[in-house]
Parts: sequence; C-alpha cells; structure tokens
Amino acid sequence: MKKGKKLSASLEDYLEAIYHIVEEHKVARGKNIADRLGVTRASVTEALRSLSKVGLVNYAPYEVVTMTDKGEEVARDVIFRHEALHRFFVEVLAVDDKVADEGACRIEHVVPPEIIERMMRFIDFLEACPRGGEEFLHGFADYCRKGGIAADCDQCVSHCLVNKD
Amino acid sequence: MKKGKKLSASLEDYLEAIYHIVEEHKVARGKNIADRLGVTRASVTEALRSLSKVGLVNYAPYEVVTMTDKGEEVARDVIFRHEALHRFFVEVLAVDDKVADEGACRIEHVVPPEIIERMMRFIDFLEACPRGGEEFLHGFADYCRKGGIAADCDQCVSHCLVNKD
DNA sequence: AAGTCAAGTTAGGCGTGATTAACAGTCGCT
DNA sequence: AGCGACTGTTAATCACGCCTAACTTGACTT
Repeated sequence: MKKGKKLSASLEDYLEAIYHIVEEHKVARGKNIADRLGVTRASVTEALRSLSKVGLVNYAPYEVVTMTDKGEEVARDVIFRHEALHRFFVEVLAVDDKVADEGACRIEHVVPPEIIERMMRFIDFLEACPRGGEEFLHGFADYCRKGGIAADCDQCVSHCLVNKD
Repeated sequence: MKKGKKLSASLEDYLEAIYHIVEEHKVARGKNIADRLGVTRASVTEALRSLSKVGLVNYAPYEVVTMTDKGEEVARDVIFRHEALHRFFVEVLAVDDKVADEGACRIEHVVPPEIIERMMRFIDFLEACPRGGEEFLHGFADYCRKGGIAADCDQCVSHCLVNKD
C-alpha cells in the first residue's frame, strides 16, 4: 500500500470522471466514462484495466465499476487540485468560469503541490487582510474591464480602515 | 505562413531550449540541447527533424542549428508564458524560485492564454492599487511564514492612504 | 427460449516521444 | 594524411494513449 508511482494525466482524468459518475449513480459504466471524456469505449476498457491493476478501481470484464478506498483517496486529491485552481482563477483572477475550468483541468495534472498550497493561502489571506476582501477583488475585476484604476479609488482605500476589526 | 497547429509540449521544450542556447552561443548543437533537456542525442535528432519540418528551426544533418524567424516568434511566446507564470508564482504567491520555475515549465504548455493575461494584469494591478504594493505582498509572505495576520497590521493599512497619489 | 441491440472487449494499427546500440561524420592533433 | 574522440544519425524497440472494426456478452423483448 505504498504511495506507488504517480498516475499519468490521462489516468487521473479517468479516475476523476469515475469518481464523479459514482458520486451520482453509485456505479460507473464504460459508456458513461467514454461519453464524459470524449473517448471511445475501447479506450475506457484499457484505462480500466490499468486502474484496476494499480488497485484504484474495482473492475472485472462486463461488470460495473466502483472505486477502491485507495482510488477514492487519489481521486479526491485530483479533484482537490482541480477545485483549488478553479477557485483561484475565478475568485482571484476574475477569469471566466468556463476558461477557469478548462485551465484547471489541464493544469491539475502538472502543478506542484506548493503552488496549490499558496493559492489556497492567498485566498485565505485576502479574507483576513484588511487591504484585501471583496472590494479589493472588485477593484481588480474593474481594473480588468476598464484597463485602469477606478475613479473612486480613494474611497475604496478608506474602507480598509473602517472594515478592519 | 498560417498559425498552423500547435506544438506538443515536448517540441515546445526543445524550441525553448534551442532559443536559450542560441541566445548564448549564436548556434545550438545537438549535444547542448540533449544535456539541457536531459534526453539522448538521438531524441534531439528526431525533434530537430520535426521542428525543421514545420519551419521553426534551420536544420540539416551534421550542421549547427539556428532558429527561423517563425521559430523565434514561437519560442518567444513560450518563454513569455514561462516568465509570466514564474513571475506570478514568485512575486505574488511567494513561491520558492526553484518550485516556481519547475511549475512554470510544466504549466506553460497547457495554460490558457486568458489566465496568463490575468496573472500579468494582477501584477500590474498590485502596483497601481494603493491597497496593493510591496507591503501587501510582504504581508502575504509573512502570512505564509507565520500562518496568520501580522501584528502590525493596522499600521500597514494606514500606509495605503499615505502612499497613494 | 430465441432474437436483438446496446454495451463491453479484443485485436491491430497509428503517432509521439523516449530509449539503446551500432554506425557515420567532423574536427583537431601529431 | 591519418588517428581518435566526440558528436550526430539510424534502426529497432518500447510504453502510452488513442482509434476503428469486428467480435462477445448480457439484458430486455416477445
């Protein structure tokens, strides 16, 4: 039960998809997975054999698929990275939801854990720091839209003092 | 001269390496590239054939390698993404330089342009907004180190008003 | 129980990107 | 000029991850 080697990006995607499908339907079927990932059923079969070989899914030919405990653990880790990236892109960088998701999908497989950790902390910090907060992020969103600092910038700053506690 | 299809992550790495080597030595040799990327010379030969096939490098067997104009353009684009990510990770997220570089290397090949754009803007915004700036980022770095908001938080906020202009 | 059809599997192929091992070209030195 | 060392190329192989096409299974119909 070691940590084993890491999964390929592709297998992480399969695992993630299976997790979400199981979450919804209790079990996953090849067709579901294929549809969700936009690959053929044949590809799914191969992926399932790989995943079961490393003990992440319960799989036997012609049967429904479920996840092992280990598989759930790994899947949750992938999903955690995905969600952290997604939140950061949307909440901090004011990126469009669709693009944020797309980016998270691709980046989740390669991002170093330290960077995820800092993104999460950054979000926390923005909540804790009087300079941060809603207004600050709105300021950034405005900045993006208008290409410059807002006119009511002074008032905004004064609120730092008022809002802190 | 179309935009053509996009390069694989691997070929982007080769192109990036070649660009840096040419920058330093005027020309690149297979050995240099192999050493820099940690692959064999044989792999380099194949990559060079691919890159020259799409007109990004000037390559002929047994000769030194240089980049075409198109190649430079593409390389600069990759490097731009790399540097944007690196800067963001170091300057905003206070990530260790080595980890930031490693992360940038991997993410540069998959990150949507919109996200790069927002990261750059975020850095600009931090410079322009009175709530942002050096102090704000130091605040975050401290927060990371200490796990909480600094004690002199009030003073820090007051500076927002003083420093703005 | 047999038929049908969707879902799943297998086999074979393709492209990419890497490897090793053997061979070939280039260049510097005496 | 010839030798040797290093650099570069080729060929064969491998692992992945995907595909198509053909075959198998299982579960409803009737």
